[in-house]
Amino acid sequence: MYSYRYPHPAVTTDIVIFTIRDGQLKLLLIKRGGEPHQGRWALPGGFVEMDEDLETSARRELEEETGVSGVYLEQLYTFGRPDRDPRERVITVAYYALIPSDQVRLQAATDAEAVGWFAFEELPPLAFDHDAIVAMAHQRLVAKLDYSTIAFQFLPREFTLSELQDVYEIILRAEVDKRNFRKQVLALGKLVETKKMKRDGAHRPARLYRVKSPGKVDIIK
Amino acid sequence: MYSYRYPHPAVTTDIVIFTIRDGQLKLLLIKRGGEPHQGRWALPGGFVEMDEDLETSARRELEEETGVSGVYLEQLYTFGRPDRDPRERVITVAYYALIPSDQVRLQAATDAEAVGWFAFEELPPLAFDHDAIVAMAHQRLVAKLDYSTIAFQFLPREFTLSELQDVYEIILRAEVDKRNFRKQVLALGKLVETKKMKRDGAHRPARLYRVKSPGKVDIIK
DNA sequence: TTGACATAGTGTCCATATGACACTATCTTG
DNA sequence: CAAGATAGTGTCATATGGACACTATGTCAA
Repeated sequence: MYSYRYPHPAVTTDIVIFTIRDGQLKLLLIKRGGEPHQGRWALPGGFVEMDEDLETSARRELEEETGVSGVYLEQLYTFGRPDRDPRERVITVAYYALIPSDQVRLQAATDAEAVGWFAFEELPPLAFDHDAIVAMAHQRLVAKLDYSTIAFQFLPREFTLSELQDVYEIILRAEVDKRNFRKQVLALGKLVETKKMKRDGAHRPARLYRVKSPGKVDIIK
Repeated sequence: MYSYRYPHPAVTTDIVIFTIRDGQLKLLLIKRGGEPHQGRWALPGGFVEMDEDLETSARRELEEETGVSGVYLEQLYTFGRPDRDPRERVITVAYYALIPSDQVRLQAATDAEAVGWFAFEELPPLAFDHDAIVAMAHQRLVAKLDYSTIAFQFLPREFTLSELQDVYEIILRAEVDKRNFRKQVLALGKLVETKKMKRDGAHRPARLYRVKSPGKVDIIK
């Protein structure tokens, strides 16, 4: 038992884990095993341990569910409405993570709970206030596409310009002009040509590019 | 006494309260009465009560220290390094607030602690990790000047374009071209002319403007 | 009264960025 | 070797941003 002179809230981290697969923006959900909201889908997350940093806690949850580490992770917002969890006061520091499409492998689910990727456009009802968290994460993602190089974080080490364009079109839910897109993205000076080509079908192969400083997300414009 | 099966951190809100006075960006600090960091200056803040929302907590602290309410307040970031407070684990949800220059009146200090406005450029050493919080708040403020109408929040209900330009120059620490500035700010369509003029010295009076929807901060561009 | 002073207010031009738009190139497969 | 599929490429018109200097209108003091 841990006792305090004043009441203390519980603090958790929850993570919105995005990836792009099958031409869709997807995010990872976990089916809740216990009450409240038993059987509902929820964001992965858990209690912050007393000796770990908030980001460390988020990365731990991320790795437990997906097995990936070293991916892009950013603090999103802290949600703390007093009634957001019926059991006790729980304040959650929400993060969002972006996983390259080639690293998507689900871990054996932690507590034998169901876990799965859901298309952002077709989410099931979510537990707690997780729909608000997801909405804010998506909004942030859309905004950052415009003024940062965050889109690169969805792609493997080498990728084609068409694949990069797909990332934009999927997240923005809008078509992008191919010529203008290439002009602008190359003008950033953040990409380097490789000598390799990607061939995957009955058509002209595409040149593969690499990010000059992978992992780094720059503010542009 | 309040007891829990697992250890719980304390949760506070801290606020970076900005205003502009005497041609300088200033922020409000409070001299700490007790340990740790006794006698050091710190951001106003305090524990989140169990039945209040995070933003409510921040507004409460804000009002206790300055007497103002209804001003611009935005969640900034949550700081939670395990060692940021030597007493116990304290996670703080930081906010920042902008106070119109004509509403700057200090409240009788809560606990008879010293309280004062400091120029951002000449801050004393701060307690805890408050220097990191202040740095992030300033960074956010500078960024938002560029893509939002946040600057209006520093001004009284009616103001001149020169006063608005001053806000930009002070925060950006850079000169702004008067003609381009007026062209752009009027093109936003967020301001309306009043019929009043401000006269305050031996020179041509300046037209007073009002914000069309005060309180609202729009994303521009 | 008038001239000195201080701040308000105003327009043009050039360079750059943005956005619309259509055809050729290169590969695989039947 | 023709059909099909995706890769790759340039121009022009318009909008935007930034540099730049002078006139307007008030107060106050001589």
